[in-house]
Formats: sequence, structure tokens, C-alpha cells
Amino acid sequence: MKRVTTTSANSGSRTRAGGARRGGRGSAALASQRREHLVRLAAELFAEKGFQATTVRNIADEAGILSGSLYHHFDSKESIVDEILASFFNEIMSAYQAVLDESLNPRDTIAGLVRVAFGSLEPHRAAITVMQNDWNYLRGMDRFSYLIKSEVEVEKMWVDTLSEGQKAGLFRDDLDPKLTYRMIRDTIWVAVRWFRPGGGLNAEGLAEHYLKVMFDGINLH
Amino acid sequence: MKRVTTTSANSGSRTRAGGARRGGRGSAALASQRREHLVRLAAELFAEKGFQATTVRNIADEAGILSGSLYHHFDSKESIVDEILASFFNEIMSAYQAVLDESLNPRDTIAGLVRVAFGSLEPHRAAITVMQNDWNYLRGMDRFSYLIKSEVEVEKMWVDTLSEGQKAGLFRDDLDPKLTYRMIRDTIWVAVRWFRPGGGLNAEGLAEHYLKVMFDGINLH
Amino acid sequence: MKRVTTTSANSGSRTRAGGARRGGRGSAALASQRREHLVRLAAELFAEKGFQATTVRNIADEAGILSGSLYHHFDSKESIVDEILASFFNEIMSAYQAVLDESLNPRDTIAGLVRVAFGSLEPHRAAITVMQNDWNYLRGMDRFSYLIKSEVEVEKMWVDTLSEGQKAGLFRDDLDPKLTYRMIRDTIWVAVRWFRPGGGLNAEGLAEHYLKVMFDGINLH
Amino acid sequence: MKRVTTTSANSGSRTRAGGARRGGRGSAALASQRREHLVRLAAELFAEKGFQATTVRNIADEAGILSGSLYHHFDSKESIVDEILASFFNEIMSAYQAVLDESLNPRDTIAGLVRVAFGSLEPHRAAITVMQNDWNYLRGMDRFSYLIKSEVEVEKMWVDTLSEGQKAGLFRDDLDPKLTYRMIRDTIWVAVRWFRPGGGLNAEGLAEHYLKVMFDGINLH
DNA sequence: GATGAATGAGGCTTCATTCAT
DNA sequence: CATGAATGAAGCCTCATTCAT
Repeated sequence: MKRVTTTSANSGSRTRAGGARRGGRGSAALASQRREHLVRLAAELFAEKGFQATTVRNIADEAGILSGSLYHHFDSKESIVDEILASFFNEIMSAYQAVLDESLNPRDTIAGLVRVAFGSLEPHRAAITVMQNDWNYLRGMDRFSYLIKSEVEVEKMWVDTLSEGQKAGLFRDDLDPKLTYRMIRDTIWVAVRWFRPGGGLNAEGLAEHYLKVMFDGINLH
Repeated sequence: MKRVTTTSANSGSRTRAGGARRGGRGSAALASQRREHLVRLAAELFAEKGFQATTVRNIADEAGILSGSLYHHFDSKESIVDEILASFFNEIMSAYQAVLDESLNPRDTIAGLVRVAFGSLEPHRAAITVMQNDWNYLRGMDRFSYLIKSEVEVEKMWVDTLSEGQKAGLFRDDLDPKLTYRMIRDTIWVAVRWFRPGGGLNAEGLAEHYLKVMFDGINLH
Repeated sequence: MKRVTTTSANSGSRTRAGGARRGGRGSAALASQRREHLVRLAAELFAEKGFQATTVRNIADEAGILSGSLYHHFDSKESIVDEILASFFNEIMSAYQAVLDESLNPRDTIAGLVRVAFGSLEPHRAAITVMQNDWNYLRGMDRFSYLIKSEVEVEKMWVDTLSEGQKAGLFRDDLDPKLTYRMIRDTIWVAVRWFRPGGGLNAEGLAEHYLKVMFDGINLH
Repeated sequence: MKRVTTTSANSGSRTRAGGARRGGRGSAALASQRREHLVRLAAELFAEKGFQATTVRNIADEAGILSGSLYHHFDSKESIVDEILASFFNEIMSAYQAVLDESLNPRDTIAGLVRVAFGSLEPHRAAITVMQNDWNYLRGMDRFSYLIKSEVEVEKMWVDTLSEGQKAGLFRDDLDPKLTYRMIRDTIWVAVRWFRPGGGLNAEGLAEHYLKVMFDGINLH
């Protein structure tokens, strides 16, 4: 199984009070809990209002602390979004890799990837929303260059599978794999803008709906 | 022919000094030209960096004037983006309406709408990019509520056509028209992120590529 | 005459509103006047309280404007102190060079340099004070590396002259020129801490007093 | 022998938990050791980066504890620097007094004072550096007014000796004792900026070098 | 003694906007 | 029309300090 390489720039000891020895037993876990809570709050806000439009004060207010206190947990506003995105990328890439590792035929692999992607829509709604809305802004920052590298890896997974499917006579030959990948990718992620779980169709249903259209089109054959 | 209702909040007298007639004849035309030039510069910047990340000074710098001077032409930064988006919406809706007015069969109508949309990718690249990236932020402002209304109108055009196509036995029956519309819509607009005219495939080619996939899927039949 | 190379990192168009064409005639001069006024106010404060302890609000208050308004004139707090120091360095180095250009014997050259230095105590009191008190902090910043380069140039002027004086049999042979230079230099500049013009002795008197001690010591011969 | 009056504002019970007696015997001594260690670390940092630029976290990091933990040892950041400076002042004044107590002739007394001062350059490098660089800032605080009083005392020691030397026909008559003192003082202390023990000349050598210049000047007689 | 979390004040800077000239 | 100066609100971040555990 191929190793997957997404890691945030500041993964590892992310707390500012990093240098000191730990005191009690479960304190690290507790600290981590607090952190994760804050990250989740921030993620919601970033998703709702956008990264730039969300102020650190918004986040702190939501957490019931002062904005300066956030800096006990994070180096910067950027490091928060970093954590959100890195966590999403790590999970999605592992899941993609797991599909590839099953060594199915290309059609089933693509279906698997599509299901993984749609499946992440609910648990990673906030991260995906940030990705969709603020990618343009975030990619301009050095700190997030690792995300671009990950995206390249992902693209290779899909494009290779699509190409194999064409060689195997499963997919139409007149499709550009890269173009097709991008369309599939964007169509899935952009659904985060309007998809609301609990609204008639769940993520699985959405995936199946999409697979039908993607594989066979909207025409009645 | 149905009337189309997109209008910017500040259409009409857009220049602040709008009421007072200036001396020479062509001065209004000249002013209008200058305005449009500024709008175009701003659109490029908004597309490149995002609405929020673009400062009025960025725009002024690009135009070779000081930021304060922009306010002789526009009421606010918002009014600039308003003009950009309203102009795009007006054109696309007219074009959509023109397709509908041809009264073709649903399949050809959908194809026509798709071609119109892809066709707007190049001339309205900046506006569409802003729409894609900053929609989440802009929709929160009262001033842009008219855009949401327009989007509802557009949705109706597509969904009605898709439904008719199903009834006419042209499109598969097991698809949700609204869901299908959204997927088509998103797939097209999101292409603005990576589509670059002059790069192998032009907008027309892209449209045909997509129509194939949309109608018949990626499977080899 | 040798050219002297001190220039601030951001010399040239220092105003933020740099890109635009200038309007009226004397406006540039007027703008420059305002700038210089602000720089002078800032210099006084930096000298009095130290660079770090002086807030931009302190400066703005002194000028009767809001702190944000300072940024219409300067890029940053650093750029203000830069301007102060660069201006001082430029003047002192020109003056030093002028002494060297007179090609006097080493003893008179040293005397000339000493007089120039003491002579700058009054007109450049603030800059020298900042130099003395905040050098340690400022030299840590890349932006001020040019000051270190200038200091090297100055050191060469003095050390060369002292060495020549030794060769010419004017100065004691058992002195380390570099060490001697540093002592002279520091003794002069550090006087800025207690020297107040109008208090009995002026800068010229101080220079003569120091020259006596420096050349012949405090012993009665 | 005259009593010397330097005492820090918070000398005496310096530990916050000072009143309560702890269990074991050596614990007080141990605590004191820990304290002194922390003070030394802080002194190094203050000297290197300046008092204001050094954060309590810098100090804590260096000590391998968290910044809040420093407050078990010290009341405040100020109290740390207080301890550093008070300790230096106490020692130097005792040493000065010891020279005076020897009742030598003025010339030898001055030589003795100079040697004492240069001799403190190495053991009290950090304190002297802080004094030189941060004096301007610290003197503005009430808590350090005792330092100014001490400086007055010191000035008296030197100026009196210089005056006696003039009366005794040892020193030139045309020098202002106060001015001369200041120059000598500044020349010595300021050497802390570039003096590095182990670099060719040690503190003693430096003292002798300076004594030559101070007594007889740089001229060859 | 130390940790970890938080406070509260304040620092530098940005930026859309206004307006007299 | 444009400039140049300023406003005022807000943004991100820092830091000495406190305190319950």
C-alpha cells in the first residue's frame, strides 16, 4: 500500500506552550480535546462566513473566551484553518488509497472514489466548504503549498484510473482523462454548497444519483 | 418572450455626479468609457484575488489613480462588484431566454443552455470567477438579494426543461430534475477555475465534450 | 572625493501613495514638509522614550491625528526610524568625508572628525539618542543592515587616520587603532545622554574639552 | 568606612511564598539557587535582546518552564531586572568604596576606580549591558529611582577625587571635573558593547590601555 | 513548584470612505 | 476629475500577569 503524504506545515506539537514537560496524566488528552473543540467551532464559522470574513473575535466569542486567549492554543488564524484542511486531506487521501488498494476494475474503482468523496461531504462539510470558497485565497500562501502537492497526488489517482478504464474498453475513448477528472471532482465538492444532510437525500443517495448520471448520462437509452 | 428581471441595485444613475449635465457632448460617453475600464480592471482583480482580498487601492493602483479618486466613479467597492455581476446576469439570462424562445425540443434546449453557459466562460470569466469564489460572502448582503432572485428564475428554466424532457421520454425518469440541474450548473461554472482559453480546448470544444458526457455518460456503450 | 554610500532601504518615493501622478506644483514640497514634521515629532519621542516604548499612537497624538493616519505617510513604524537614522548617517558621513578631503595631517584630521561628531550632537540629538539606546534592538532587523555597512565605512576612516598618525610619529605607538577609535566614538556619542545645549557648555566647548583630554590626557605635564 | 546605600526596592523577602517556612532544611537554599539561576538566564536575555524585547516567555523557555511558573519566583518582570541591577550596583559601590578607603593619592585612586570598573566588565557583563541599553527606559520607573540616587553617590566619589587631584597639582586645571568624570565613566561602560573576554585583550589589559590614554592622551610626547 | 488556561490591555496595521483643495 | 490628508472602525496578534488544579 502506497503511503500518502499530506501533512500540515505545523503538524506535531501545535500548542504554543510546547517546550515544557507535561504535568498530570490525562492533561494532554484534555488539552487536545479543548483544541479540537476550538478547531471545530472555527471550522463552522469559516464555512459559514468564509475564512477572511471570520474574525478571530468571532471564533473566540463562539468559544466564550477572549480573542487573545486563542493564541494560547494556536499560533495564528492561519494555523487553525491549516489544521482543518490538513485533517480533511489526510482522511480523504487515506480513504482514496484504501479504494485503490482493493484493486478493483477501473469502473468500480472510480465508483469507489466517487462514493468516498460524497461520503466525506457530511463529516467534512466545513473543511470542504472552506476549500471550495477560500482555496483561491489560501493557495496564495506558502504555508499551504503542501495542499497543492496533495491535490497533485489525488489527481494522479483519478486520472490513472480513468486512463486504465479507457484502455480496458470500459470508458469512452474520446474523453480527456484530466478534464473528466476535474469535472467529476468539482461537481462533487461544489455540492457542499447546497447539500444539507437530512433534506430528503443523504450523501449516499446523492452519490448513487451522481454515479448514474456520470456513467450513463441523462439520456434515456 | 418572457421578460427577464435581473437588475442591479444601483442601475440607472450610477455615477455620483449623475444628475448634473456636463458641458461637452461626448463627455458622458467618455466618462462611461472610463467607468467601464475601471470596472474591467476591478473585475480582473476580484477574480484573481477575491473580492475581500482586493483593496480599493489595488484597483486604483492598477488604474494609475489614487484610491479616493475611485469614489468619483463609484459609490462603494460593493457597487463595483455589483456592476460586474449584474452585467453578467443580465447577459446570461437574456441568452438563456433566447434559447427558450426558440421552442426546441427539451434535449436541444438543454444543449442550447449548456452551450450558452460554456460560451459565457470566456467573455465573463472574471464575473463567473467572482460568483464562484465570493458568492458565499456576497449573498449575505442585502444589496445582492436580487442575484438570488435571478438564480431562482434560472433554476426554473432548467428544471422545467428537464422535467419536460422526462415527460417526453427523452431523459431518464429516475433522476431528480433539481439535483440534476445543480450538478450540471456547478460542473459548468466551476470549470472557470481551470479553463484557460487558448489551452488546447476552447469553450465550444469544452461544451461539446461536456454534452457528450452529460447526455451519455462516461461509459462505453 | 570618495563617494559615501549610506542610503536607507526605502529611500526615494517613501509615501504610500507613490504610484499616482502628482497634481499641483508645490504639493510635493508641501507633502514633504508634512512628512518631515511627522518624522521630527517621532524622533523626539523615540529619543525620549525609546523606539519600542514609543507607540504609533504616541506619535499620532503628538501630531494631532489618528494613529492609522500615520500610515498614509509611512509604511510602518520602522520606516520612520529608518528615515531618522538614514538622514543622520548620510549627513555625518558627508561631513566626515569633507574632513578627509581636506588632506590635513592626521592629528588635525582626527580633531576635525571629533569636531564634526560633537557638532552633530545638537542638530541630530534625537537620531543619536535612538542610535545609542535602540541600536541593539534595531541592528537585529534586516532592514537596518545598511547601517552596519555604513558603520564599517566610518570605522575605516578613523582607523586609517589613527594608523597614519602613528606612522607619522604623531600618536603613541602602543595604542590599538581600532580600540582607540571605538573608545573615542562611544565617548562622543554617549555624551548625548547628558549633553543639553544651553547648559553652560555648548557642543563646541565640549569638543575642545574632549580634544584636550584625548590628545594630552588628564595629567598635568 | 562610609556606608553605601544601594538596595533594591524588593530586597528582603523576594520570594512570593517568603513568609511560610517550608518542611526540609536545605529547601530555602535550593530555592535560592534556582532563583539565581533564573536571574542569570534572564540577565543574559535582557543583555542580548534588551529588557523590553525580552518576554517572560523567552526567559521561561530558556529555563524549560512555562511563563506563568516564573511568578512563583518573582513578582514581576521588573523585579527580575531589579535584582540584576541592584546586585551589580551593590558590588561596584562596595568595590569603589574599598578603593577610596585605601586613601591613596588622587591619581592612584582614579586608577583604582578605573580598574574596578573595567574589572566588573566581565563578571557583570549582562547587568552593565542592560544598564547601557535600557537605562533610558528603566529610569522612568519609580521602582528604579534608587539607582539614580546611587549614581549620584558614585559621581561624587569620582568628582571629588578628580578635584582633589587638580588641587594637588596632579591633574590639569583646565578640565571640568564633572565633565571629565562623565567621559571616563561612559568610555568604560560603553566598552561592554564590543568587549569580549578571550579576544586578545582581557579586561585588565583594557584597563591599562585606557589608563595610559586617560592620563597622557594619545599624543606622542 | 509547575501546568494550562485565560485575562485585559494594548500594539501595529489595514482599509473603505470622506472631503477640502 | 484627481489629489492628499485624514477618519474610524476593525483586524490580528503579543504579552505580563493571574489562578485553579
